[in-house]
Amino acid sequence: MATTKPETPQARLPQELRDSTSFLLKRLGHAAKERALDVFEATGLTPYHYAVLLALAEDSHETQGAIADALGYDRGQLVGLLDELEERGLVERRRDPADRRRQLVSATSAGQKELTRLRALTKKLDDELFGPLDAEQRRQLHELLVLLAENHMPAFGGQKLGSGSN
Amino acid sequence: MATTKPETPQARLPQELRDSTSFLLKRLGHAAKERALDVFEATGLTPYHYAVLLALAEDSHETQGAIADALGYDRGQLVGLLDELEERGLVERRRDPADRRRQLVSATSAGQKELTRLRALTKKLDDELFGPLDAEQRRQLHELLVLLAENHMPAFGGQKLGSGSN
DNA sequence: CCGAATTGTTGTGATCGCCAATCATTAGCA
DNA sequence: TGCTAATGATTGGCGATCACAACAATTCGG
Repeated sequence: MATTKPETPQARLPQELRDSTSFLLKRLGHAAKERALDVFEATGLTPYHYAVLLALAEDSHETQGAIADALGYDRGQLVGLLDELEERGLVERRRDPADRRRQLVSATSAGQKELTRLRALTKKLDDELFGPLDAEQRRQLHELLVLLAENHMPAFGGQKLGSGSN
Repeated sequence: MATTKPETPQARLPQELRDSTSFLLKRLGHAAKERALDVFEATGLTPYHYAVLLALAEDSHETQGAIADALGYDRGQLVGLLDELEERGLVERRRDPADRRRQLVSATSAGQKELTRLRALTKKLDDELFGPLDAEQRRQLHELLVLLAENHMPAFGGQKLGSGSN
């Protein structure tokens, strides 16, 4: 039929890019992040708040510095996050009596309740994201990413690397 | 001097986060992107320029809209990228005589030469990033990411999902 | 021939991460 | 005890990134 179809061929990604694993990793990571931000928006929180609540759930009464280091956040950035969480009554800050420079942060019961809600939300997001994969494939992917994380993510488990931003 | 810190043992990522595949995907994607930007900096270009040159290498004389759609870039964003590429003599823009609204973009010979340099750079980056994986694992990872891309990246597989923008 | 749609361009605003400066507090040391 | 340095939290600003809206030029349809 159409001997000439000059337009709207496809908007197809260059083959070399779809053959690039790193490109896919970057794009998919970004897409996942965007999607998460989108979905979290309805809660008035962000995945960053979620991570903070998670950190507190596992190791309560952490100092802000410890939380920031554990999550790889900037300390200044964390202040704002905690402000917002505190405003909503999800966390509490109180001065460490032993060292009054420090603030001991802990999740309130409301914060723990909120955390379970965010967990459910995250689970839905994951199911959507990894829907195309079966259980075995998901396990494989996780395993592979862990290998990369151990070598490239300072805060993960293994040693570090050239670190990052000078 | 330093009496050493009895603490700071951790700064350890919450277990729940390291168990989260989506978290790893997001973090690693971001790290890869940052690293790529860092390394590309020495060339005066960015991975975005690289992608544009790649698109031109596979399908020359594309219109700006076609390039933007193929790469998933904003058209306004592409204008700046092409300006910079043109300044360096790596691409050329000329009006389509058949439709003078359009600009036909093509890579110059200098652009093609630069592209081979950027390819080598990218290869080094990939080797660094995926160094922890053997060939079989890399293949696996790529395969899994392709599955995800087909379902979540509009410009990838072709099937599914409206492009979104008009 | 006039209005709608398309193409490229420009400008703006929101967001994010990073880094420096500041303040309160503690620790080190003579 | 006092003085100085280091640490933790907080604030603010800077720069990069990116999406979106407004705009001009051109083409297309009736």
